Amino acid sequence: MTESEQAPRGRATAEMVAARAKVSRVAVSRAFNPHTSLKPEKRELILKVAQELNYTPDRAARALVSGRSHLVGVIVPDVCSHWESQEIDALTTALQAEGFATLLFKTRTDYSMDEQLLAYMRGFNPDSVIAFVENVKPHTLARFLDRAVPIYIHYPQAELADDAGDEPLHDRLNVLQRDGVEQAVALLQGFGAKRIAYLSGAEKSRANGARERMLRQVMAERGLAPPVVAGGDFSYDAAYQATIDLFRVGEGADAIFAANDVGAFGVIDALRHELKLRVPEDVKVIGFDDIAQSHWKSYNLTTVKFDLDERVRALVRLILRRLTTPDAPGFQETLNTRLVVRGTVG
Amino acid sequence: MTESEQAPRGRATAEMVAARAKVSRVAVSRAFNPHTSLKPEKRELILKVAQELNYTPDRAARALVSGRSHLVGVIVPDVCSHWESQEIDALTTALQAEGFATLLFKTRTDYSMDEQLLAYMRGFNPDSVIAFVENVKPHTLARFLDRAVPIYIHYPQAELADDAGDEPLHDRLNVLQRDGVEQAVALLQGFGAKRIAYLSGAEKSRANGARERMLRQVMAERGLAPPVVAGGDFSYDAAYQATIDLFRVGEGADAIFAANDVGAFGVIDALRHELKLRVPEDVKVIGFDDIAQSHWKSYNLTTVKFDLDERVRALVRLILRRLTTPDAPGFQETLNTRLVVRGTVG
DNA sequence: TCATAGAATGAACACGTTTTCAATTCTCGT
DNA sequence: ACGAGAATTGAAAACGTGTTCATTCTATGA
Repeated sequence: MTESEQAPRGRATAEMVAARAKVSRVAVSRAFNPHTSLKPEKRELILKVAQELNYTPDRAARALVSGRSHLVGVIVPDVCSHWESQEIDALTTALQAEGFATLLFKTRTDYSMDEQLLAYMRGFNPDSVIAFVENVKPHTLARFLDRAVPIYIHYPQAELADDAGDEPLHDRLNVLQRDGVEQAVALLQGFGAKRIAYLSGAEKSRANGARERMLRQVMAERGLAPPVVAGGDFSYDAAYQATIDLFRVGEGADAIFAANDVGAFGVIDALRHELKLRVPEDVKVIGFDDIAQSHWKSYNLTTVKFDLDERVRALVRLILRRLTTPDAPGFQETLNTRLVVRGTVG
Repeated sequence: MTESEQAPRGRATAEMVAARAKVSRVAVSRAFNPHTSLKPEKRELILKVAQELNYTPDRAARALVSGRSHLVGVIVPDVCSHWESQEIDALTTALQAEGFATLLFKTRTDYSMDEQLLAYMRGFNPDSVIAFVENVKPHTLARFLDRAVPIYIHYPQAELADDAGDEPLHDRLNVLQRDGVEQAVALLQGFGAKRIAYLSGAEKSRANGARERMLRQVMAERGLAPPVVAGGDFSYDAAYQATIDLFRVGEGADAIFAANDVGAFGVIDALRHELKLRVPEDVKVIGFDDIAQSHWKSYNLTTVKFDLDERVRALVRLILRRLTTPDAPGFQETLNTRLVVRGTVG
């Protein structure tokens, strides 16, 4: 009966394609799923008809029965923060290539836990969740997201070469910061820096905590006095003000290690434009991330680099492996850092 | 039978909540939908039990029957481009408050049409689509997205005060650039600029075309010679190189109007660090967007501003109105621009 | 007390797909 | 030509929800 009323309104459905191609509705479903048995010429015909009718399987219906939404939730406190936006960009590209889509959610900028958001997000049924919400224990996340598998971004305390933390309970990405920080401190020490300050990121961020901890450790090993800490929150403006305070109220420094590149930009601008100090002659500056802006001539920042592509590839690997083998024990990937030398130390 | 096997694995379902609260499954559905008739104390009980079981209605199932996915597709060529990332950030926040989620897709950076992506996106059933893909006619978009309603970002040719383009066929956001450009050219002219160059954005971008067109028009009206055009693509690096070419190969300029702020940063850095020219003394620079970075001290850019919050509010209004009244004729919102004066003209 | 309207309730259906399972057809070696 | 195993096929069940509709309950007024 639906033969004549060739509905031009609304989506085409598998039933319509089946009717037009004179096959069963099930055959249409199979045509769109590889690894199912269907005579090749039949599949070809169906796909042709589908294209004519502008048909694509409805992912909501598909998700309902298969339990796979092909959505990956990404929680970010601040999309326009440079590192985050670059990671979202690369991640979206990679996920798209694998047939997934990025579902974006914003949480509080202070990096605190946001239960309400997790419950909200759960309703959308993501297959996996990458939590930039940093101070959340993975099992808390798992409790809130029952079906979706969270990926935990882990900063090992002791960064031994083979620090697997053996048998992690959850999938995680280990970020090792020692190499980059060691190279950075060595460079500063080589240029005679004595009083090194740390310009922190958001207090509750685990990344920030790990960076400060590693800096202290490396400086102690090299016989340097502990760093003075100036309180930032990963933003340009906070870094700008904190730097001014460090020199006007505090005792200053001859080198500043910032928790992220954007913060380093604030430090540099405060030094040059407000305090009339020269970078790197009077004060040396090192950042963290190596975002795209760091090579811009006005900053030309020496910084500790994550390889973004490598990081994204690792995340995608974790997601795919978990979906392929849902009951496997925790997977983990490890990411290293290294120093990129530019013009703010010298 | 499912009473005893209190499945701790997988999502809680409405059936489980109903069983535990000794009510029917329909009552659970009603408890989560306002405007349905249900005894208050019963609703309260159900919501309490639901919270205990960590239950949220499955949006895939809900979408299947109601035809509303509560997903808004956003197509971007480049997430980490500053303007885009700030818009995505604000939009996600606003949509989240209205019960929607942002579905992110990346397309080609040259702003060309991407049919494959549209078909891919359609599978996810977005309720609405905001197309940053700029050279796509709205009816083409509509054909590919049957159910989702696209929002067209429109740059009216003649920017009369009431240029509604009366009765648009599709929902659209009109962006008026005349006011900002007029103020910018007036400022440049006031400082005696004679040879104004335009550093373009991506060739296929409609925003870029509209900006160049408006600049030509305003300059002609004020008796200025047409601008020299330097070819960029909205990126820092392209702007940097194009500026060098403009002075080394071409005839230079005493003022440069960039198609976007990031491009203006490239212009400024090329002028200062490569060409050893002073900004604003030797060459004046104006940008477009007023992104957060524009007030950073190293650039301190004079620029034509969109009000981002206003823009996002307008977009959300368009989305909500269309979903409330699906068969209404095309809605439209209008957005104006104005100049923000900082330190790169003077 | 009774009639009546309105609120509250639950059974059944619908949404568009994948998956299961049994039935049918095909392929190939003897 | 025949049988066995593999490939192909379609009917029916399932996924978790919102909606319709007929029924039951409650409160109000005469």
